[in-house]
Amino acid sequence: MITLKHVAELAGVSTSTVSRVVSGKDVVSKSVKDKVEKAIKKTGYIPNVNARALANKNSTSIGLVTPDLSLAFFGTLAAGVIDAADDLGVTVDICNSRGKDQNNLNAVKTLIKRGFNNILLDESHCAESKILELCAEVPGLVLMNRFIPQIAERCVCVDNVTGGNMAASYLLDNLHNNIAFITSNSEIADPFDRIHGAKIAMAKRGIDTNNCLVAQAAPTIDGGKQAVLELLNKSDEFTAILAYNDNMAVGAMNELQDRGVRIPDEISVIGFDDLAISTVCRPALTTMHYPIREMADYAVKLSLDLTSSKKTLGTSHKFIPKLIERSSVSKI
Amino acid sequence: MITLKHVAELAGVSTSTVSRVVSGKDVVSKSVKDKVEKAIKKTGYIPNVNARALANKNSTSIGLVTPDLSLAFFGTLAAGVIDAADDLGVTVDICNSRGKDQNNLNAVKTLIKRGFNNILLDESHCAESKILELCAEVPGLVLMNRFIPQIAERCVCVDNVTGGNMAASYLLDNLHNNIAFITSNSEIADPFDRIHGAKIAMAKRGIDTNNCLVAQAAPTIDGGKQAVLELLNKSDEFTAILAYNDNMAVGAMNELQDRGVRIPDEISVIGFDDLAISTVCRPALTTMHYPIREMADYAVKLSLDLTSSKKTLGTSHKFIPKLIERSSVSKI
DNA sequence: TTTATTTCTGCAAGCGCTTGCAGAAATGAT
DNA sequence: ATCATTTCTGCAAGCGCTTGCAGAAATAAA
Repeated sequence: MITLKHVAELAGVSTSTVSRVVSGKDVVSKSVKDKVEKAIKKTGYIPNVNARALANKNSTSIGLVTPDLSLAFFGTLAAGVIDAADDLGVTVDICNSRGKDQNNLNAVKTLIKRGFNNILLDESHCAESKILELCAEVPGLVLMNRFIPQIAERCVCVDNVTGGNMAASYLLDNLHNNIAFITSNSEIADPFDRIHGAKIAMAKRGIDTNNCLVAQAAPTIDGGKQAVLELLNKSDEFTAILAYNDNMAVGAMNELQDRGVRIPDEISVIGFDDLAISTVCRPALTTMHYPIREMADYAVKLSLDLTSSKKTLGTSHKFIPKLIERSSVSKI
Repeated sequence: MITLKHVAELAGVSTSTVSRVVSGKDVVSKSVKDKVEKAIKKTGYIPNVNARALANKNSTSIGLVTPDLSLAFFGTLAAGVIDAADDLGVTVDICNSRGKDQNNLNAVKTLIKRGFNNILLDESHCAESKILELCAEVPGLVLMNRFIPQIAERCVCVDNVTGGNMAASYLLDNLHNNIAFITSNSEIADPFDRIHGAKIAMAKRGIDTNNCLVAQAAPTIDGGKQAVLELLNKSDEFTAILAYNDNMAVGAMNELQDRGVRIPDEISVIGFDDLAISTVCRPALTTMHYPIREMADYAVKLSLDLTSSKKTLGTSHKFIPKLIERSSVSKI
């Protein structure tokens, strides 16, 4: 293994000088710099990341803590994070919390102890106070897919209210005034925000939003099936379903189709996320595109920015989802 | 940050002693060990990976190099690897090669330079010689989902021939003697092996396998659509399709259904992988379960085993897929 | 009890890189 | 030519952990 020392000897300078040339953090005279660079090229020297991390008291990796990579949503998120990090020459360590609530926080603590300064956390369930604590401890902690006002500039999330609004507006524009909601029973803000946004759109068109049909269930395919059943028991008047996410939407469609309901002729369905599943199901699902890739990219940059001396990323913002028209909503 | 030194002071011993109880590599008297362990617990000490890697000249993480995490197959694989590693107290660094061929190898090289001794590589396209080179260089390199005879004991893969055989046998058992194949156009062994296995089953029952209907395309949903179209152009006699994987199977089913073909009444379809999509599509897909989780688990242990002094994992073997009956094959 | 063994613990150097500090060299001002 | 500045380079300590070596303590043998 070629070290600084080898390069230094070849160039006839001290290791400090070589270090300075390599890191570029300090001024080195042109002539010496040239000598050193020549020696580096000749030896094929590559800095040892571990030694560097040790001396710098920080890691060159960023940590990603996510509930379950085997779910398409998080897999895509992880892929985005890795790619973005890769472009910046940093690697990413991923922790899977296997869905167990407490694990996410534990994973973060472990990363902290391992010297990670940059952590991307996707955690929707735990108390805000816990997250605020972590944020205070880790300057490079970025929260994904959740918004906490006190740390707005460190949250990378989607504008759920606007997303819900856009989805409902699309339904309304296509004359589906009787919208039923299938939503997640997770105790997080997202489902409420989306419905809230939808109701704003409805109210704007003079539709009463006080007696909306709403069914809650797990945010999964099965949950979608259950929820739609609940809906069916309550009423048979709705002509459109606004689902919390693609999985629930597909579950609902499957269940309806199994019962002979034609989609979108009799009932239209709109999802949220735009995962692969939405192109696979029949009819292909019209849904709100969740800009996961862009968000992953931003999150990586944000975290790195937070721990660098010169901040470049300024204002906080929420990402706006985008409507993807496919075939699950009947059009006028 | 809590270091060995803190623990040592609290326990009233030297850092060497603490190091020894932590690593377990040397004998420490019971009484001292207890003291130290108490101190460790009290302080919540966690070894600094960078320092450790530096001193040991190796890393405590294992690296996973995989084509694209946003694909369900690899996401599941990654989740399995992370969980298995987690159980053993090691973390995993993931590199995404974004499908670009050469990237996989580059990712491996980067990991090597960073001092990784344990690398899990999923690379189906590059030349065998390149992989053999890497294997020679990195003792803890394990190859996933690909078999190379010279390094059989370092390959973790599925028995594709048997898998293909089982799938075809199931079709045959249900009186589908006219089987058409939809296969991947990737230049890897898997598609051939699966068809080969299928033909063995057919031959065993006296069916001529020389004029089998085969259509190749990308191993994706779209590829499945294209392939089934090609099949339809060539013949209308087949009553069953054996697809290379679930994605192709679903693509084929969708396309057939769009053309009014009833599945499984008119044509039966069987897939391979058992990804989430196979339960989502309609009819739910009968498929060969790919034991990704078990394989991920084994791969992690194998890699660690390869770099440890005391080998425990002996014989090499291939994992056998398992038939999952759902509703896409009509039964007798 | 003394001596030979065995077992345990601490010392100190080293893994490769970074950086505050201070001395050397170069530049400018007088 | 002399002294004050500024610029550059090297020294050496330190990041946290490991480990060969040797001395101390405990055990066994005589």
